[in-house]
Amino acid sequence: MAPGPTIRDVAARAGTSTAVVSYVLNDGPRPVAADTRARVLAAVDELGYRRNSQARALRVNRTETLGLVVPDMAKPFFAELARAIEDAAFARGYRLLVGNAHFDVARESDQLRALLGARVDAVVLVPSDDPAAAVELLRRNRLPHVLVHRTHPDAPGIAGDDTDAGRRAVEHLLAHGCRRIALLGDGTAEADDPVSLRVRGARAVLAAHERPELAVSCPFPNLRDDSYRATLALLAADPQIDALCATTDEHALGALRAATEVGRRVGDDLALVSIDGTELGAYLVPALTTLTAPFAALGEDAVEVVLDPARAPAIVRRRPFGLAIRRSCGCSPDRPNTTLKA
Amino acid sequence: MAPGPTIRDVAARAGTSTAVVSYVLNDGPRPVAADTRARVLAAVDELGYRRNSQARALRVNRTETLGLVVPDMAKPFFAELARAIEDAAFARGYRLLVGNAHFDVARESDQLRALLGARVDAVVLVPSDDPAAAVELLRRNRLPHVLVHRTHPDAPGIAGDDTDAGRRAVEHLLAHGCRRIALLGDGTAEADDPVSLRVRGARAVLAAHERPELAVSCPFPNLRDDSYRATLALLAADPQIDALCATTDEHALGALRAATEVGRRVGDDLALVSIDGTELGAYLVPALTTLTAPFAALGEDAVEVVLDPARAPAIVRRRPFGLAIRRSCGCSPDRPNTTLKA
DNA sequence: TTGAAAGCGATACCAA
DNA sequence: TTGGTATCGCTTTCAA
Repeated sequence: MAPGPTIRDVAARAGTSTAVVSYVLNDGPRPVAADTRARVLAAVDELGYRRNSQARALRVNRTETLGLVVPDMAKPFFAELARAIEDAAFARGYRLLVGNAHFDVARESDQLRALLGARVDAVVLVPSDDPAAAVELLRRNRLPHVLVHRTHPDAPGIAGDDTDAGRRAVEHLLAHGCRRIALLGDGTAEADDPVSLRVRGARAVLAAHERPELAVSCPFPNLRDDSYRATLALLAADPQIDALCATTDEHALGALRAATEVGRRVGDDLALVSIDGTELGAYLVPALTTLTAPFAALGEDAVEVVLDPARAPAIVRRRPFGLAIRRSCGCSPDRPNTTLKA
Repeated sequence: MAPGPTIRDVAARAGTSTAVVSYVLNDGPRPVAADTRARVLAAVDELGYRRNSQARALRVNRTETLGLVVPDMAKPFFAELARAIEDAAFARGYRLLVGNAHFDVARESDQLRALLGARVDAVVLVPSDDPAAAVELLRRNRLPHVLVHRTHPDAPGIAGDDTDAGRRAVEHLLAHGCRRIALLGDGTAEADDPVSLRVRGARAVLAAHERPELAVSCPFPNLRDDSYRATLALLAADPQIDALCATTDEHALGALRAATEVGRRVGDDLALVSIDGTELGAYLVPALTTLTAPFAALGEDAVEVVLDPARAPAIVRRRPFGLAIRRSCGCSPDRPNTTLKA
């Protein structure tokens, strides 16, 4: 790093003091005469001055930097979420320090400690698993934070309305006239992770319609493989199944592959609806009908909440999902939302 | 942010001076007696002291932070590259400030300026387009940097051996006995962007074998859509085509969709080989045969080079791609690498 | 082996 | 409206 000009150099060149330069640079806290301000600005320009953010951070005790920890930024869902968060942070002039937890809570804590060391102003955490330890760490260190996607009762959280998404996924399948719907996802009755919520929503609708349900367990993190194998087994055991509800796009990927391999034509003699809404879905064959997470809104909410701890007592917003109707459910341009072929 | 204990508090508690505490914390530059060191460490522990990295950065003029700018961190290829870079940075104790350029060079410059303001120690740039302006900006500001994936003569660069990848993709197709191979990708003869290099490699092999080639232009950034439409047109215009060489996995996605829609069975009566090697490929139907970029090595090289500007005069390493043989090329467990059905 | 103190660059109080 | 200066927390020189 070149040393670069300092505020003193600017002051000297503008024939004034560092205090005044600071006033100009920060629009306060004292007023500055128009011509003085002009000279300062000119000096800044001529010198190519850029203020030292470390020095400023030391002084004002704010870094204008946010930390983000995600389970795996290479997985489409988290990648799209991370992009939305970066967009929101950038729009507000904040920088983003990103760390990968590799779906490992120990690594997640390491990343949080690194952020603590970096003295970020706040942390956006997309938990890899149970966030209890992470929340405890953040609270103990009084570091403002918000959880995204997977939440926790002791921390402000932002998430999509997963239960509703699960509900709507099954409803869409029922509207197609599907009679035997298998659920792909590992949900427990008490847990409040996104997949469990989606499973609960889906089950509620199935129960209300007195439809048989075949829930299949697909534990993280090898979703695609697990879902692939589970679907294979499922279809072999019960040929009557005419619809699949995947609780994530990753599950859908595995299901699509399995179904195709055993000769089922997805979107034709087997309906598939997924939840997540990653960009990917639009380009699969057949294109995935999926409940789309409100990525942009989640990113904006997360950044907004975390930057204003005052208004983040324990909010958990539940933004609604969108619905991208494509081919995998049996809908088609000419035959929208009708019963599948037998 | 809680103010937290400072080095003075630690010194006071350990009954010594801040200088000694610093010596202990940094293992130097002066030696410290064993018992003094123990007292300091104990104090650090009891107080839960964490050093202020801004103050340190101000003093030593290093932030232990790297900047990373990518075209779009939600696109699988860049997401996997970013993950590899984060892994490498984390392993060396560096933090990573990540910025998205949205495939826009103006935004890319904004991001670089933000990193300049953050006074990162160095920048890893995955250029969105021609990196000339970015390189100029980085050089002018004397900020150590390395370009990844897409390189530039005036800057150190790290990339996979794209030309070789293009070559091998076509060679694999030829080994399958394919006779009419269409190339999906927008390459110009002079450009040195990855896609152009891949196209050149592919063309060289085709030329050497005196095979007709049908190169198709698919400009960024709507690769999937462009590739989809191009493939549709291509297949309609020339039914003889028995193989597709996609220059990126994104191109492959569009091609797969188009081919399937017009009734071609990829991996069966139409071979497809791609280049990139994103995780995605393994889960498509059929699974994608693809030249795999050496993500981990690229990430490590990039971080290594950028942290040691001394040994980065103008290196452009060209790491070899791997080859993931799956189904889309016509290979199969029982029928590896044989001629496709007619 | 230890410690007093200078200083990194910016902010903002207090006095002018 | 302006400017001198103490201060943020840490590193490191210099003297002891």
